[in-house]
Amino acid sequence: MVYIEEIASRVGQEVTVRGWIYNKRSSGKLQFLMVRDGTGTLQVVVFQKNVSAPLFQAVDRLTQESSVVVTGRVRADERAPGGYEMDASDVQILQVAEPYPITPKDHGVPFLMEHRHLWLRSSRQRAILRIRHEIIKACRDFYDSRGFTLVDTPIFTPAACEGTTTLFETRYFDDTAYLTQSGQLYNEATAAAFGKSYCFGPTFRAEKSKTRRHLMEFWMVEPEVSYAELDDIMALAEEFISEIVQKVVVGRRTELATIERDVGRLENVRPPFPRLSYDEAIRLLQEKGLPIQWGDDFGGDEETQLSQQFDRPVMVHRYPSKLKAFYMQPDPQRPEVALCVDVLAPEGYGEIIGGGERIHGHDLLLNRIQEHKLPAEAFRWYLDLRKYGSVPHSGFGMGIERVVAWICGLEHVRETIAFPRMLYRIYP
RNA sequence: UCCUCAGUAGCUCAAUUGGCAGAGCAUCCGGCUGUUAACCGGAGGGUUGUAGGUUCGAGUCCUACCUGAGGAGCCA
Repeated sequence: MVYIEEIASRVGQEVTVRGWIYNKRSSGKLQFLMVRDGTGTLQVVVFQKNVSAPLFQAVDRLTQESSVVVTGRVRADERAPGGYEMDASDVQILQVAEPYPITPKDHGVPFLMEHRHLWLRSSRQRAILRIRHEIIKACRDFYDSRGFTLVDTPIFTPAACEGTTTLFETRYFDDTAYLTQSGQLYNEATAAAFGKSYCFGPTFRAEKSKTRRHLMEFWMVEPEVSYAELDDIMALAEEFISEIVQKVVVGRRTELATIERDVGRLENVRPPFPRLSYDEAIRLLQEKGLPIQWGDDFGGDEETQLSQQFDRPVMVHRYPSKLKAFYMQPDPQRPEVALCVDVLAPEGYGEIIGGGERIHGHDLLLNRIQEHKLPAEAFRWYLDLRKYGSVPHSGFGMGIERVVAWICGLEHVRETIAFPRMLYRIYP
């Protein structure tokens, strides 16, 4: 029993491969089965003279995605896709598949999304999800090797973390609970316990956003570092993104080739990243002729314009406080701006990281909670963190799906996760 | 919530000025001893998203609704 990925080392041997029929071609007394097993694709040649007549008939009736166990001798052959093929001596048929909806021809997005559970079998979707896996592994390795402790935060939460955003509401026995939109507040508690911590899990936003960058359920990795200030966290973000990209470029070259990603553009992604203050960004956009004023937030056009000025991610820091969450530390030099940073991915992929320094003074934080009309009782524990050995601390969150979309060069984040939850689509 | 666009065979799409509902792929049957999204011949497959309206006649024009896609706002 072997996997197709190791077939090159089995030339001359008789082996058995288990998989599914990806495609089939025949020429009279000769049939070519393209067998896929998840690790690769292998051309299996069935000669009429090498198998029994009933078996040859049965093989002739195999449909796309039928499950088979094939046994035969492995041979190198230039005519075979991939350079190797198997001369079948036996084909065991587990199931003849019903007519498969996804044919080797073109399909539209709505149809493919309706069959997402089957679409995952295509080589393109498998390549993307393998890259996603590599990215997630790189995130874990990055923090694990730097002394961070993974401390996951709850999915059921008692109240809004940031008030402004729409939350998914759910019953929690006799109470109301909300699905988390960020682990950050809890991370601040764990960072005070561990010094450096991170969480990695799903987050939920009930916003009626219907664009190529939005999912209702997405995964976020969020590091939090005690005693870190804005510059520290910007350096961390820069190193973090660079390492992820380089690990994919080195470790997933085959998959990047499958999806025809321009790897050259990824190889540029190394420190230092350009740093731009919000003030400088506004000036740059105004020079480009965009009608934006100091105090406005960036929309899609602005983010695209900014990111297209650079060949690597750009870090925009010190936004006006009123554009940012209540917990952002004001800049002591200019209290109207916050010590925060957004990282915009190149090629128009938009914001992939948002973060900054958190307010560590108790009274200022209490004022902000009141100004934002947040339920103070729900934040009692959060204020406690400012009573018992409060220190400056910073962190950020990175949206995995947007990073996957950027690294893979995809049109839409829906292909970056196996089963995307989108506005008006929760099937399959 | 708002704006734009699109719904015709299982899928991808045609159908001229409003005048017979079509093709390729998939499926089924037949042919081919090296196929490369194989090819060749044949067959089955339709409430043209739904409901109204205009007209001698509507896939085509009008109205409403449904579904989907792209975008805005908001966000990672």
